[in-house]
This record gives sequence, C-alpha cells and structure tokens, in this order.
Amino acid sequence: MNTPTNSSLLKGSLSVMILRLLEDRERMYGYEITQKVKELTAGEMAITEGALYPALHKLEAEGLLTTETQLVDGRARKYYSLTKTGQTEAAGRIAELAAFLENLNLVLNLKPSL
Amino acid sequence: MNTPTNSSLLKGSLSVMILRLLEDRERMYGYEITQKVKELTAGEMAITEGALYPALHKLEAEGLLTTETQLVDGRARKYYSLTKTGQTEAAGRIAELAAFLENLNLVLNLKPSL
DNA sequence: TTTTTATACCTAAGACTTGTAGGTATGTAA
DNA sequence: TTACATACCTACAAGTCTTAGGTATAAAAA
Repeated sequence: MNTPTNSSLLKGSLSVMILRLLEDRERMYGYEITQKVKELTAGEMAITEGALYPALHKLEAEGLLTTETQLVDGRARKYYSLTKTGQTEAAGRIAELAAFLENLNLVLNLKPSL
Repeated sequence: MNTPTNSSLLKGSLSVMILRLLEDRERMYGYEITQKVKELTAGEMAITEGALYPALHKLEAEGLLTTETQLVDGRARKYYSLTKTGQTEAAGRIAELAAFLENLNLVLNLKPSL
C-alpha cells in the first residue's frame, strides 16, 4: 500500500465529503469511508481517523446523521446514514462547496497541465 | 455593492491564491488583492482583511514575499512581490492544491448542474 | 461644513478543523 | 507469536479563518 501524497486536507472539506458519500449510499461506517476515499483517489488522499470520527460525531450531533451499530464477524460496526434533515443540508452544503470551488478556480486560473 | 455569498474560505486556500495572483503580476498591495478577488469572482468571494494581512505577513516571514512601501496620493501602499524562493515555492504549492482539488472532485463526483 | 464612503494599513480574541499520537479490541495471516 | 487489517475512540497542539475592532487620508455626498 503506497503512502498518500496528500497528507493534509483543506479544512472544511471533510464533512462535505462525508455528506456527499452518504448521498449515494444507504449507509457507511467510519472505516469504510477511509477506504472508499483511498479507493476513489487511487491512494492519493487519506482521511485520518483523528479527523473522521470527531467529524462524524459532530454531524450526528447536528442531526444530519443517525447511527445503528451492528456486529459483523465479532467486530462492532457503527453505520451512519443521512437523516431527512441531513439530506436537505447535504444538498445545500455540497452546492456551497461547489460554488466555492468554481470561484477558487476563477482566482487560480489554472492552466491545463496535462 | 452586493454582499458576497461565500463568506467563508476553505482554510488553506488563501495563501495559495495570493501566490497565484503574484505569479502573474510584478507586485500587488493588500487592498488591491481584495479588490482583484472580488472582480475575478463577480463579487461572490470576499477576502477578509483579518485573514489577508496575517497571511501576507506570514508569507513574507517565510521568505516567499518581499515588500516595498510607497506613498500614493497621500496614502501608504505596501507592495508585495514574489522572491526567487517564492517563485519556486508558489509553483509547488499551486500544484499541490491543484492535485488536492482533483482528488476532491473524485470524491465529490459532482454532476454538472448547469 | 460635516458626514459618509472608499482607500489602505493593522491586531486581538475566539471558533473551528485537522494532524499527530496515542488507546482498546478482534480476526487473520505470516 | 507476532504482525497486520479491521474497527472504534479521545486528547492535545497547530494552524487558519471570522468577527470585531482600531488608525488614517482623500473624495464624495449631504
């Protein structure tokens, strides 16, 4: 397994990534999220657990996520899903981030390098 | 003057925006940067001065920027330019951010909404 | 003439997110 | 039996940003 090149996230993006992943899936558990992100980015992006779990707990406290714990192969998994409020909020926050990224690109004016 | 819709930045992007703007320009002063960002984003993105000036000072302390103060119309302007080190570092940090943004898009998998 | 707006710089305090660095525990492979 | 993958967690420090002030000059509006 190769070491991720991007060790740090842009602060504020993690919770939106979580919400976006859960928009497309019924439910996910924490460890699964870390693996899915690695998979989607070909190992280039790593979600640290020290950031992930507090983020999940905060989204749950905000009422955007609900949990159900399940025992699989003798190990406890905590599945997270979007609440109804979470679905609405997710759409809003994702749109907000998308708008920001468009503006960021306007400022950066990056030339296509490939 | 319309109120910016994006009140918050993705933490970490500001310094790269500054470096990118200075890549294309000999020199800029703080206030000019805030106006240029507004202009480029049609007023949607606002750089707060409370974030901008500390960021400029840090980049200068890191040796990436140099300053020259000039009096224009009775008001002092502090012009910032990239140092030689700054030019190298700018290229690196911009590439790093671009790579991160690509990975972020892979995770977000945003559908074209317009 | 006085007040407001635009220009132009600055800092302090607090909120918030993240990385580092630990910890616990089970199942499986070496 | 040792290491690795799975699976959860927290405390602390570092860093960036927003909010909310401050100072000062020039020009425009009231």
